[in-house]
Amino acid sequence: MRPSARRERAGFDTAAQPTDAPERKGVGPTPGGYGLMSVSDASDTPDAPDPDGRDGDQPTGSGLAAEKVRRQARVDELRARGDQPYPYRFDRSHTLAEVRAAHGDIEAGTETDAEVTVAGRVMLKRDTGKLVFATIQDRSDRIQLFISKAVVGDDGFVDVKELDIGDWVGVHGTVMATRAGELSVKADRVELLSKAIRPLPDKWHGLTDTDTRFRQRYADLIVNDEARRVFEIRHEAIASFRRTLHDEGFIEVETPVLHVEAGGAHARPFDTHHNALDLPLYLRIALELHLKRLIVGGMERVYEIGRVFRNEGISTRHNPEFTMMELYQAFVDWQEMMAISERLITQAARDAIGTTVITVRGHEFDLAEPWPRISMCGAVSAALDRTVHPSQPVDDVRAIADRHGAKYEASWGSGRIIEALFEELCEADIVRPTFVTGHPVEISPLARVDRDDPHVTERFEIFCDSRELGNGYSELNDPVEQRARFDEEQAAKEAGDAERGTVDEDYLRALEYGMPPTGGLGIGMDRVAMLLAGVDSIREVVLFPTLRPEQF
RNA sequence: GCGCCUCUAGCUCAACGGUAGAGCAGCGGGCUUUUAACCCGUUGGUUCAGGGUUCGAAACCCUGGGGGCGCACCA
Repeated sequence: MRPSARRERAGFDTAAQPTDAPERKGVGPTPGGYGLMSVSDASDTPDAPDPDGRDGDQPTGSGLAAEKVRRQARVDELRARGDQPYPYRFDRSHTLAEVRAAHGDIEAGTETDAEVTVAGRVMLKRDTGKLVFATIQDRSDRIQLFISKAVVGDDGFVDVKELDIGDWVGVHGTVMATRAGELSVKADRVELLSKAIRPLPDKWHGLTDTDTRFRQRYADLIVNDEARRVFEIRHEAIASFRRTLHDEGFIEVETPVLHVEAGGAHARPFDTHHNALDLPLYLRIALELHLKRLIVGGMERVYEIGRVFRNEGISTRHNPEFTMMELYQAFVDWQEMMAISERLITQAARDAIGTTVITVRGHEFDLAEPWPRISMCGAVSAALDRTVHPSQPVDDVRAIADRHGAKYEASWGSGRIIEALFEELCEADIVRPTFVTGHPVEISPLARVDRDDPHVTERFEIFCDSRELGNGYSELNDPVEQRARFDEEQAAKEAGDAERGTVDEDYLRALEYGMPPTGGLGIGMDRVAMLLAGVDSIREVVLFPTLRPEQF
């Protein structure tokens, strides 16, 4: 299944992009450009008469409004003569990739007896008089239609001429290759499957305006090959995670999105409310605490891939809702969590992009090689050329932070300031996937204390390209110590730190039943997709990123 | 929230402060092997909005809006 998806894509690329125009390479942020959004508000209203009558008042002319009127008139014309411009179904025999796979090697200028029934959207149309070439696109590929007046008949040919770019068509015909060698379907019947009332963006340049691309993702997906490629990679990566976890004996579960306490991470939650219960609720900011309850319940290996919500800033790395994978495994510690992190992401790369060799900021590396491990305190100490450790008095650590431009707040202890120093001094330099280990206890309320150093935890974060990809640790399973950690969180929250946690009594009760030694891991799937697709903005891997609402 | 950049036809982009243009799409015509087909003709604009400077503003200034990037935030 997966390998064939890759081949389809390869076939697609050669068919659709004989040349690689530079404009098409960058799906990434494109400077300049402005979309149709606010320019054409009036005519942009979906269907129906416009409030200000622009659509209806200008049936001649040739703006967007007139174009829609013209195409709608075609719909009416078809209905008037008894044809269905929006038929209910169409049974195809082959996807376009299947046609190419079966017949891609036929010689130029030859025709076959192979009958196929295919369907797709008209992307290009070349009318040479009594012969029309149209390029149609389905999910798998593009292929050329060879439509001769002599074959489809006079009436059928008129309908072909009336086709607009953007229309969906179903085609029956035989497979051939033109004199130029282009694999084609020689149509003997062309059926309209859905009339497009709105014209497609530029057939060559596609859509580049990021605003329009994200708001009208459907249009982006139609015309930008790169957008489709990215979401295929995302899909393959997530599917790969599920396969790996299934093969390793993990059970996929679903836990509540609506939480009474927003725990498991430090982040501001979205507030909501349940009417019947008259209950304030939060959208979850992490999956952690429910999944660990299931470990208490004896499920041993569980994972969830789900949406979490954080009411914080939006950036190239942050979307308010994003997809997290968290897994918990009984009887193992953080070392196994690092090992499975490497396995999951390396396999995802194989499945999604067919290689484990990745280039980030000009550096090429192989995900299959062991990922470097650096301790947080060690990295900061190395950067400063002096030892820094959470056991040091907070005044000393503050002085260091002051000298090196790391910002902190009065309530922070040495551990949290060291983290700020790490972010300030070290984070930007991490290119290849790296385990940053040994986070101070202060910033790790759910992680177990390091067996060799009581000031830090058995915790790691995965960094790559200066972005955090994941986070894992040996899970704290001592209910008494967990309560003490929660108490500290609560105290910090009451002291004014809105992102700190509260005491989750039910979770503590669960721990009191006994949680086995457990390793836990969370990985941001959006960022994995970014890494594998090689894009710089999370909006490129989220189909419908959060934006201010458009004014219609 | 702050700073910088940006917004021109359906799409992609031009226009020293001096008549708002091109390509594509559309429309009319021609063409039975095209490849972003081609050739001839042609329609289409509240230059994001509002204000100001100027004889004259798409351009300069101010305010507002959308978007992008960076910072802050994001353990």
